[in-house]
Amino acid sequence: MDNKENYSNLKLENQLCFPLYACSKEIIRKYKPYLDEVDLTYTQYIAMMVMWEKKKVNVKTLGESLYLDSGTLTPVLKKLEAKGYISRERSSEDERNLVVTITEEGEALKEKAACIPSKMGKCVHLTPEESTTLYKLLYKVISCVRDEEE
Amino acid sequence: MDNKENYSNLKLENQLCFPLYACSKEIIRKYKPYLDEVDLTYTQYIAMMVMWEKKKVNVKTLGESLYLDSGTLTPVLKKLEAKGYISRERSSEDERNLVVTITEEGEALKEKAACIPSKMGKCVHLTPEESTTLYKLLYKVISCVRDEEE
DNA sequence: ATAAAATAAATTATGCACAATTTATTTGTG
DNA sequence: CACAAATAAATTGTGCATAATTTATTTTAT
Repeated sequence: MDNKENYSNLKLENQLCFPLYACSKEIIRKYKPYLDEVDLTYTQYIAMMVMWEKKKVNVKTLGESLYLDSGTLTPVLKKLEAKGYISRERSSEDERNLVVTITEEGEALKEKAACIPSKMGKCVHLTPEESTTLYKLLYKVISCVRDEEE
Repeated sequence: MDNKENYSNLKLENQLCFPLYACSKEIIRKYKPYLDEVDLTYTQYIAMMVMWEKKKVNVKTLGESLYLDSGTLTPVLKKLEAKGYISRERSSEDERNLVVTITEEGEALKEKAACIPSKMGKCVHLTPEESTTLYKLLYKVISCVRDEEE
């Protein structure tokens, strides 16, 4: 019954990749109204999350935290700089490194953004156990996919 | 200890959105070499999955299946048409609808793509139970996020 | 000491993704 | 019937995301 002519493994509904892709997009779309209030895109928001935590970080480290390369980060960081939330300057010890530092305005934005996670949490009706399970499975998949690289 | 000055809910590691976003991207990146072999991008691939199943579908229905709008689909479908895998023509009953139909070449591509899901499955080391759990949780989140719209 | 290799960002080119607008067609109501 | 409202794609503009290349700097191995 599950013969070669069936191709059931090529059906969208039998994929894990598709709900991952769709879920990620829908969640980000759900964030949009809240992020609009603080004038950030989703990518700018997760970059600011790292800045709120680390205060000062170079582009390479930031990219490793966010799984993004300089091709994506350079324009994002230039926009955050233009908005006054970060400063960008080359490291004096190693001129290859660009050091990103949070500004006072960037720190102030944190207070405006603090309500966003709980607002989003109310949209996603998972029990704490389900959230934990999902979280762990996602990181398991991420580590599977990345570990095989090296 | 979990006071307002802590802001732990704004840490990247405490978000569900971030592993969703990262996992989706990493999985799609992992698909790339396999999709390169059949000369499809990820978006073209999931569009073809619907075509392999439905044979004939209009853009609106395709968009509802993939959670994508015509702004994304129009250029993707034009590329698939240029590659000879689908044809695009207005419906004679209702000229507003554009009907997408799979071609013989599109059907033939299915055989070349049939090996991709199992190759990807070998990259992601989840047990069948874990896969099922992840699948259900993802669709639960998707339905949560979408249900509140209407 | 110096040339080659390695490293870090930036740049370039391609392809989505999405919101907002436009165009074309159809439907519903007075 | 006529015209406003609704519907479906296409178009336009902005912002990632990634691969490949380039530029600048530092390190390593002669």
